[in-house]
Amino acid sequence: MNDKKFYITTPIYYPSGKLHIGHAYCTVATDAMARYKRLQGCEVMFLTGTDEHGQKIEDKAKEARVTPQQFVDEIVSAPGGVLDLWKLMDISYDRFIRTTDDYHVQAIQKIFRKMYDNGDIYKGAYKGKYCKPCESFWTESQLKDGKCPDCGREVCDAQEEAYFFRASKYADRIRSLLLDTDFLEPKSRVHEMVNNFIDCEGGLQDLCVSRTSFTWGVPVDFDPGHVVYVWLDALFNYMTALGHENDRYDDLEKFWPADVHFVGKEIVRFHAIYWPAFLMSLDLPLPKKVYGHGWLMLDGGRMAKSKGNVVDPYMLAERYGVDTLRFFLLRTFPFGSDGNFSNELLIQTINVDLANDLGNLVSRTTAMAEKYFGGTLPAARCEAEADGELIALVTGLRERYEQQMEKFQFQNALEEIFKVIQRANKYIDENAPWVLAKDMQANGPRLACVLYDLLEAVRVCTVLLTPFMPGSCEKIFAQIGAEQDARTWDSAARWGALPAQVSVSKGENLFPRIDMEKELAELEKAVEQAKKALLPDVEVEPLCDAQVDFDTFCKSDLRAVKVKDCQRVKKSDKLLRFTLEDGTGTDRQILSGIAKWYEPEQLIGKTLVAIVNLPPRKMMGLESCGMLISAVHTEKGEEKLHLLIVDDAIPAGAKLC
RNA sequence: CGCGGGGUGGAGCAGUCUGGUAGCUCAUCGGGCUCAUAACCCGAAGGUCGUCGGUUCAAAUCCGGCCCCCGCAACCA
Repeated sequence: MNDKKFYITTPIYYPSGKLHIGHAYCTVATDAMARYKRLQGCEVMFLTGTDEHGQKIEDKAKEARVTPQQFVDEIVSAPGGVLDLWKLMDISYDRFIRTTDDYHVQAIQKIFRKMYDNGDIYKGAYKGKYCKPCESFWTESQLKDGKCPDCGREVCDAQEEAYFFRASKYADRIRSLLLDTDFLEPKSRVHEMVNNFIDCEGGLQDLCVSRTSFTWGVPVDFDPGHVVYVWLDALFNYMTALGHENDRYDDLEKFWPADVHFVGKEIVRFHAIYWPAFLMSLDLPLPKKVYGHGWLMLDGGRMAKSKGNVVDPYMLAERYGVDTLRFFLLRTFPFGSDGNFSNELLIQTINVDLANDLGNLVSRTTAMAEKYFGGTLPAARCEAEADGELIALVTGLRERYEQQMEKFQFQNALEEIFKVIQRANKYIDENAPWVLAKDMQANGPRLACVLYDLLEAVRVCTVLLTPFMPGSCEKIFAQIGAEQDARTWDSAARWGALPAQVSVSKGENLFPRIDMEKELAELEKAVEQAKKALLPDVEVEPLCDAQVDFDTFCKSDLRAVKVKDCQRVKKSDKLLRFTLEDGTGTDRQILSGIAKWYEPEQLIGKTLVAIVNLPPRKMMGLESCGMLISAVHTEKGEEKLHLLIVDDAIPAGAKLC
């Protein structure tokens, strides 16, 4: 019925750390759109991926003592990584691009060279404020009190050789693209772009498109030492993933130009100004639309790792179900503007829309069909005039929904569906099936009609909900006896797609209600745990500034000791009592507060290190003569301890110096 | 005067482009129902739409001043 093509993309995310709910939001929206288009019969290409180059990744990798490639591989492919998250969230992408993929890297080199050859990329000097210790360039406006914002030290004027893209050449065409077409939406973003970057003082500036300060990027093949600026590298993913300047894929003809790029508002600038400019430079067709969606805010402010307030989509999806989370994100927030995320809102949406309205409607309808007709409706039905209102509302739903979906107004599209669901719940009250059921002889056909109408209403709503909640809709279809032909886009505008003698089965509770108070408390706990997971892996006490003179140090008599016996101290959960051989021939007793980390048995026979000339001290009524030496550190905020266990070849009493 | 977004019943939002009875969800109160996931249905209370002024027969909506909140601010993904 529809042989149209539809190409939609998410941004490629920057894997410098775990993805948060904001990334999931954008990806779920894109997925819903892709599924919607497939439902309509379009041939869809849905692309997502990761943007893996750049200084930040290089730094992070260094910090983690791995190569940049290992670092991004871990974040992308490891359990709980990007691929895993999209799998969990039921994201139906057709292709996943990583900017470190060979074909992409080579394509970028070709693209860079072409732009250099046609004169749009030229060599110049990048001037800025340079902080020597940090080895970083800053702009005037980034400085804090005229000093380096990172370390607070003095900066100096400096310049380095760099390649620039002649963005200025395209300023007029871009302005017209933004102001005179609906290339960029929502419209509110247009003025921001034009005023800030094109009609600002000095006009649209040329963009520096290479770096020499780090190496983790696509090398400029004709000028060693330079790597391609990440945005030039990243933006072209939308085309290289289709086979532009490479042989890996061959769908460029078919799918380019893209129908829409969904992007967060923070990167609208790159997509609405530089991306079309790059394409103009190469005389390539522009994407049809860039849509800048809003952010999910937390407590009225932006989510940020530095604020420690990022919300973990993995945790939420596992806790509440993937479809529930997907639904919540698109139902609650207008796609074009910012929204305030809160756990309370999440639970409320689940309870009201999914449990009370939709879940309960399916539940009561199927329950009655089973109760009154044993699960299969009779063909004989008696319609009533009053049914017309419900039927009209249902059959007109697809069009109202489509209007909103075409504008990416997911919130409104879902609103339309839920108006119908609420009307269906009301329809039950109006017709009181339980009253009809009291005289099946007289009212059987009428009752059958009421239930059939309800099933039809549910069916149409479910078809249109499929892009949002694929898994749950599958289950609803099964419960209401909808076969394939009753699940199509076509059938969503047609009344009566269910067979006359439809069989239903009341199944599991699709969307259980959540106890708000209890849940909020538990969530808080879970968030605490998640915060803990963000704590540094390993922490050690800072080195001691105060010096100790040699003579004082030498007074500490450290000796190798052998464990003859080791037992728990009764009534103490911390202490272990050691009987040690220290070379004197007399047993030495030391008490040590390490029961949390060691079982006594496992230590017997080991060779340890102890300081033996500490004054004896009583603990729990037992005398301790010395102290065993351990190494301590914290992991994820948790204290860890390791006894210094040394080579058994060392005899008892050997002095450490 | 850097740029942009926002300020609407207790909470969260829609409506503003294309002036004309202020709408939705939740919470509150009252009622109905018992098929259903203590869910569903009906009704009520609650807003001078940030503020001051202007245009108009008529302003949440158009124009101007002011106050408050948030985001962005060019080589940072």
